[in-house]
Amino acid sequence: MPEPAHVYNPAAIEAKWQRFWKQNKTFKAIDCDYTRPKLYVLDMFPYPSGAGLHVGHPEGYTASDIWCRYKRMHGYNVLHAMGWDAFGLPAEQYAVKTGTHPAVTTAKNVDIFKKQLEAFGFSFDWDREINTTDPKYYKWTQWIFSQLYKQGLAYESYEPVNWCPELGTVLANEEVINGRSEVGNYPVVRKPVRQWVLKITAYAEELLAGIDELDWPEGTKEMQKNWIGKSTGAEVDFQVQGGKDTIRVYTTRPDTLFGATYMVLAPEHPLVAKLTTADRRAAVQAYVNEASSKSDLDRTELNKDKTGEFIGVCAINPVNQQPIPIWISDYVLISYGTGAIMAVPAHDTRDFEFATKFKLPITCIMRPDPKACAAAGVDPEAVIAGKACWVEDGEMMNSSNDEVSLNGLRMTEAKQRITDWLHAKGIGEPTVNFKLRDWLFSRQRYWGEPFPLVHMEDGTVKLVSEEELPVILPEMENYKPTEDGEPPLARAADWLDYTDPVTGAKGKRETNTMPQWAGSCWYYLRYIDPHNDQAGWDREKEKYWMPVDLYIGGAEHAVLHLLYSRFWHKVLYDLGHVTHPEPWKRLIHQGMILGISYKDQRGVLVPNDQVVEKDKKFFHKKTGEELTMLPAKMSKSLKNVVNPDDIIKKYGADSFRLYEMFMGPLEEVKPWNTEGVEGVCRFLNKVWRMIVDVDTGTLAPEVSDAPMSREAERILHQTIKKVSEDIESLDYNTAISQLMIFANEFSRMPQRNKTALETFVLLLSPLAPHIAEELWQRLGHQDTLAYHPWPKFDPAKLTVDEVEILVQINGKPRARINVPASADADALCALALADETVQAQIAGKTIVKSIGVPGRLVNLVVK
RNA sequence: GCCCGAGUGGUGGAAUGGCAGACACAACAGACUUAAAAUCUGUCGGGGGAAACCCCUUACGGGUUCGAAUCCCGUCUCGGGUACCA
Repeated sequence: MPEPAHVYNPAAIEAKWQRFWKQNKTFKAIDCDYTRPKLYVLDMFPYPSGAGLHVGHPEGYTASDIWCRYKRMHGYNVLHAMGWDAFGLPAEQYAVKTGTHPAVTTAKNVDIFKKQLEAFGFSFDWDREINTTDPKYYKWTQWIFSQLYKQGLAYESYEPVNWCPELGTVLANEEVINGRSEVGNYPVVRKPVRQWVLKITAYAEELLAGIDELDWPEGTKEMQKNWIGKSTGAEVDFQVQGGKDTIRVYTTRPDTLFGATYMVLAPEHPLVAKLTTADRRAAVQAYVNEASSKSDLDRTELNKDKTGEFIGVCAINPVNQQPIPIWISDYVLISYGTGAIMAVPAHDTRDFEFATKFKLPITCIMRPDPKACAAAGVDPEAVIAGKACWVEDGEMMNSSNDEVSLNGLRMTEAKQRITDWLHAKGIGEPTVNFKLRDWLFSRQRYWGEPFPLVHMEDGTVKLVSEEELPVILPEMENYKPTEDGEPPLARAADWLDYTDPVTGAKGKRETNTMPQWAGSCWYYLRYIDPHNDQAGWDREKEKYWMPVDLYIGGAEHAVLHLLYSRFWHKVLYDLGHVTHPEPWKRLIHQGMILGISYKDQRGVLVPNDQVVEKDKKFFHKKTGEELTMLPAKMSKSLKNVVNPDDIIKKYGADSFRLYEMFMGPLEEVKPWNTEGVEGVCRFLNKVWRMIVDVDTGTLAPEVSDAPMSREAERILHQTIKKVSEDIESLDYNTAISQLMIFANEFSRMPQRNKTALETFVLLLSPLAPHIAEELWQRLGHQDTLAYHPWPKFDPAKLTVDEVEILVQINGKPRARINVPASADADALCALALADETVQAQIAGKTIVKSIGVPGRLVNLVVK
């Protein structure tokens, strides 16, 4: 028998409705429409890589799309757009290898990405599409840089980079493995290079203060706070013994000054070379050299085992005139504080480890609180004897000189008193410090925004005028750095030469380019007014649309992108270019989608094309070893990347969307399982057959105008309630479960109320929009349902007369009884006690306590 | 190392202080079919019992509570970030 003519056919209806939405500009966002509330929903825009879209991209985009469609049905004017974060390393590396201009590669990839995204039926306003590599876009990236520059927030500095002499290029941290290049395994050195740096630290206080206002995941807020890392403490000067030099240290614990028994400098500290004695020079120099080849991360990673060298001289502890040895060690970073610390091993874990290893003296100056000590499992006597470390509060001891005594004080008062004393003596100051470092904003690469800067012949740096923007990236044939390590743009002979249009003064253009962060720092402002060539954005439109109401993107951006962008926004706010101090009100992270992978007994991951299946077990194709399945990050090398095109082709975009949302909570990491797509596809088929007669294509004969049973009404209203609440809180997985329950129930009914089915279609529409539009039309409606009012439930239809509740005895389930739904706690207990099973259970025992929870349970505590 | 997050059936998950396993996937059995696919119906955490039913079970170890997957403390494992991947 041939298949019926009118079965669910996603390919046909998805193409039909995508065409309809496009032709009718259904999702056009109207600027400054004050008749409707606005809603700005933002996705993190993708880097259009050559590999095309993977299944991770559509997850966040589907989530935001559902939210947009749902809110349109509530009367919102929604701004939802897409664009391309298209500067970046891969296109440049490809250019170096093949000579293909990155712009060509990028255009091709954008094309592929756009076609792929369109197949999902996302309700983007495609008229607002943007591309960070478009000179019409990066003109304004350069313009924003100019504003920062004019504020004195950009400066030149020599900063260390990963320089690979063999490859003649600067490498990203991830391209360096154990001090060697990932490609070719050549040695990599840390070499200072002239860079542009943005003074994000000037905004540290504001960036920190703003976090509290945000409706963001708490963990992300926490990470940003820790990244900014504000601490209060003091800077203290130590004299070098027998010399004129002073070493300034930063400490958060000035109260422990009397316990400082040695001092540590970062290996890069400027005084190291000067102070080191002749007999220690060789060892110290070797240590400095070794440290210089490691990144900060490498250093701290190896920090379990502390290393260091004594430089041969001592400093004088200013509170007690004790000489204390000066060491250098990796665990002190030059980039934080003053690059030097006083070490108090009795009250700092790192110092304690170091002192123990190198047998340095440990002096306890604080008696721990016995209670806190016991809770932490630390022996107070061991702390006092210098055999254990105590970092919490306590009572100061051994801390006095002729002028000041901290003995008997608590940490807070002790900090205050010693800081006052240091200040009075002129050897210390209360200091606020931030972990946050200024932002290294230049790259020695071709494929990025050129800086609007010129190095003039007289040695000054000139910011090119606004009229001269954009500074266009020149065409080139060679994308490699020059032989002497200059950025690729140093090869752009004609482009380099600059003549001031007014004065005729000559200079050379800046050859560094901006990092990829630049374009993504402000793209949400460009969607507001993407075609404006007079300004980055129109003031009134900005005022109308901003701030972004909901921003969805990966947790991997929790600190860097989200912090850099907030920084730019705050500068723009201070200059009056934007009207809100924060760009994004609410933020949600979608969890990563993992692929299926396999590992052997040693735990080594095996590429999927090396795996064969036999009777639900997996074996290595070559060795025959049995493998275990596990979820792992999708990657080309593991051959476990799932291509969305294949899934859409087989099941349709609605099934794809539904599956990704049904997998689990939006924010969780979830493994992809293609079999799961079949489940939701089956559900959509069932929905189709519930409404459409697959032989004729008209409505199914069961669809009727007859009134619903009370039970059918209850299911309908429960579904409206659950789906509305769950979409509102972005719990899409449970909203879908409820829709499945509705379809299971209604499909079984010989009479299916048409109004109930229409309501169901509306509820389904944000999640699976194509099939919903099609069914809506077949149910007799002319227009799109995209702006149809969202259904409301009637609480009266949800009630039941009787509920079954649990009776527990001493917390164990013992009986189930039916009670009126309205019964209160006392009535419940009375009903429970009247039950035969319960009476048998409590016979001969005394009721100590009875707890009744209406609609839930009764718990009887008996003896 | 440091910061952040997560651990529940064979699998994805539900339940965020009140009957653990909703809704699905996979598996098994049955109906329909010449047969298969599709569809429909049923079973489906582990152990014990003929059965009524009982015991155990939310990574591990403690604690708070009448009651804990849920709250607190500790441990382990996995994932994200760590400033030039984006």
